[in-house]
Amino acid sequence: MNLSSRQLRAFVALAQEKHFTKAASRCHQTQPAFSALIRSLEDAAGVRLFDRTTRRVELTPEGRLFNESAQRLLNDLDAVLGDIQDHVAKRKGSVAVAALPSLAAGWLPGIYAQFHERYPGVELHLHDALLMPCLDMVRLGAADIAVAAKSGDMNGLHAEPLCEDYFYLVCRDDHPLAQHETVRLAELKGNAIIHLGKGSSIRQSLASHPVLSGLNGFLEVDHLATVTGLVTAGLGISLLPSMTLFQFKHERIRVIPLAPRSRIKRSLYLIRRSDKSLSSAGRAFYELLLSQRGVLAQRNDLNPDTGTIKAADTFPASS
Amino acid sequence: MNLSSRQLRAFVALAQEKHFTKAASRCHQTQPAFSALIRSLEDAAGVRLFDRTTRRVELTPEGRLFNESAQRLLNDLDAVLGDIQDHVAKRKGSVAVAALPSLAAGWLPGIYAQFHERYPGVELHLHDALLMPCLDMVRLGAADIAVAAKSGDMNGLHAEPLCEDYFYLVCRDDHPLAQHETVRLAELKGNAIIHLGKGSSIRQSLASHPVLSGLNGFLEVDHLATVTGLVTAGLGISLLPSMTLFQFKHERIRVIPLAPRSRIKRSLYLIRRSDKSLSSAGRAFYELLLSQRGVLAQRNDLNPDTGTIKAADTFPASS
DNA sequence: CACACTTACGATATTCGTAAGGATT
DNA sequence: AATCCTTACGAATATCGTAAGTGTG
Repeated sequence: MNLSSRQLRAFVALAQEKHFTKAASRCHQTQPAFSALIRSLEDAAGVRLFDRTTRRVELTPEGRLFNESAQRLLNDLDAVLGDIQDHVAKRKGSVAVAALPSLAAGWLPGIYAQFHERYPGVELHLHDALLMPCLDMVRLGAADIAVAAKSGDMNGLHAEPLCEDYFYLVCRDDHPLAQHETVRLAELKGNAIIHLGKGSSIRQSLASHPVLSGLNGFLEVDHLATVTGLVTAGLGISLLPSMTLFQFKHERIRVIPLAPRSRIKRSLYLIRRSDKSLSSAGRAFYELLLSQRGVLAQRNDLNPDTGTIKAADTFPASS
Repeated sequence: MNLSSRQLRAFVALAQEKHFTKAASRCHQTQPAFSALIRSLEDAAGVRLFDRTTRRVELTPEGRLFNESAQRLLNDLDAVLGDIQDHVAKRKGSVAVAALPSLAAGWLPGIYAQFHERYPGVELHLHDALLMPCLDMVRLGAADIAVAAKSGDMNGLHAEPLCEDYFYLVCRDDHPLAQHETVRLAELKGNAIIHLGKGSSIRQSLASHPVLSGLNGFLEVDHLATVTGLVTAGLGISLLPSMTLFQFKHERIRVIPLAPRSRIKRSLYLIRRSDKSLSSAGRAFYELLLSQRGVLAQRNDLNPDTGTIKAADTFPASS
């Protein structure tokens, strides 16, 4: 047995109007078609739902019974469908993003603001986590999207290249290298390097460079803010990707590009599950991030003409 | 926008099976037809509800959203339709009958028992009321059916003849007429007649007979049981229709048919509103009553061969 | 290569709108 | 005579099942 929402709507219209012609036009149908629709409903129900003489249309007892529920059924259906439409139109929904701490603090907030202005009804959940937790959250469904680097095991994940994040030397203004326009890795020998923890994707990007493994690395911290403090205090230098440099806006800190031959970079990706599609809101966020790809590429490219780069130049907090 | 229950059922089946071919066969369809059905649902919703590779079928985020409600919507629909089917099949429902007190007490209870045995799920409401209230209850919708006589104003009512109810003389065994086989109205002259109230249909049937208006009628009571008492006490005689005679099973009371030329009767009808149809249960009750028409006609016909009728012979209480 | 969903396509069933019919006031 | 629901009927639409196509493990 089948029953369509149009039949329900026709029933409700007729129960209210008590007039085939009026109810038919309310349903944008001709009266005979409408009449047939009501009859098909009655056939499906197995009872006459309306008593009709040419002068009066009235509900039968069974019709009254049906009438008590029909409106509610229709409202329920409309509510469910409306809810889905809201999600499709991104008036509702939620997106959970997992991002590396460096991105979660500096670059993403601006994107979030943009997204929230465009889709104020969509809830945003931002998790800042190290690389592996980021990927695991996506795998487990705790996050829809990750903005992170790749790890060895990318099983079940789809990684869309987002940008290349080039590393810079960060040192205090009284450091011997502070006045250089560019710096070669070899010149760093003998300096105390301040490292992030081994779970950090920044650290992992550096680890792959054999040249650096020989450097003194007795300082290892978890947060970029600490690196800022340590560098300002003159305790060492650090190598950090451009997207973290917003943290180093300090008058005594200098940010210096690496020489072309010495360039280090980390690749950042938009990561999602390969077997599950994103929600409408998730897809919108994903595409908003992707649309930033060009902007990011331009910002992060090393420009040989730039000379010494001040932190403020790279990523103004007011995006 | 339209949406059919079959689409809902297909969605639920696929969400559970996660397999087009299996879900299709569960819906008694071929797989391509089922596939098209799902697609039509997705088109209606405006979103893809399932992620399908050739190897896996999974709900999309919007599909999961829909899934939370689809089963409920379907259950609601089935409940409503099932309820109507129950009413059509007379497993549920209610019938309100208004009947003249004489019928409500004597004849109807047996009919009620029959109906209740046949349709135990249907509630029965019996109102005993005088003629006019009976008709008004039907007019107002407080009763579906009335078993009563006609009144002057039968507007908006349909009256189906049910039976003719012939009057009998009721007197005590020591009354001069007690030994007669039949009685002529003229023979009643000079006797004290015990009347029912003016609202009674019995009284109204008698009132139309000019012969009786000359009789002494100083005793007027409301209930038949009182008539029984008065007659037994030797305070008078009464004229009552056969369907009330079950009340006069007393060793000292005699029930005597009226002579053919003196016959008085009241006509009883099944009465319903002419502009509203009966519910399934109501119709069933109506037809059960109609089916009694033959039986009643036989019972109530005056049989000239019967001679003096004892009350016990006419309507045994144990029906 | 076997399984599983989609596409293609002709046949069937439904639904629609126009026009005529019938009933009621 | 006017109103209003039903019936009749040809046209448009939708749905179905069979068969071929495509993609994945």
